[in-house]
Amino acid sequence: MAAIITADWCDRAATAVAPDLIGCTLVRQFASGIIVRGQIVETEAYMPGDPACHAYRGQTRRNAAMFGPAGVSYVYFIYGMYHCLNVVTDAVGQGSAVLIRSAQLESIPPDLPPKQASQPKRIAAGPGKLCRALQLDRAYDGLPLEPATGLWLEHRRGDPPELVQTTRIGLSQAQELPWRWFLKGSRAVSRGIQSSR
DNA sequence: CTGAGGATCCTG
DNA sequence: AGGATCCTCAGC
Repeated sequence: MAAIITADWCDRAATAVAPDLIGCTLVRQFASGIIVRGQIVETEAYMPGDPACHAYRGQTRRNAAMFGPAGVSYVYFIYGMYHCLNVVTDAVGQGSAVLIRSAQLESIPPDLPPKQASQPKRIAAGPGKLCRALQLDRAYDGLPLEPATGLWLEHRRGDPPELVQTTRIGLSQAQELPWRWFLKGSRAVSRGIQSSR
């Protein structure tokens, strides 16, 4: 069984954590006890001073977790429909996090919406789809990433994977910053194998 | 209290 | 290309 990722490992700049998280495992234990694992294949970094970062205009109720200690979840609600999962990074007071955009699940999670049955590899291909598949909502905002909360991370084993670094997706500001990483050749990346928008 | 916008996703 | 859908925050 792989080693669990600790808070101090996340206590670095988001741009350092984001590529290191590729190939690591996101683990979700549902209330029923069922455990689903997924290999993280796509991440984005959001930094202090970054206009696209939710923390850019200071702390609010919504983004409070980003200013807290590293190794905690930040889950937000977007477009009236989707939730997105982040790992909070860096020191207390630094509003920064890594968005988990896609994971390749090792098993089919329970209670999937009927529509999502098609491609197993793509069940969590995209930040909104990932949270829907793993049943994560704002109740999971601000929780330490550890087994007791039903959501945690495990280190990868073996050699570092081959990464592609490119620009982030879906932004109206700071679109030029190359702070998105994905696993080279992965078919579980959001929007197929696209690079940017 | 009001309104504008958003780190998405699916359909046509 | 456009629509669904609603929370959040800034502004009045």
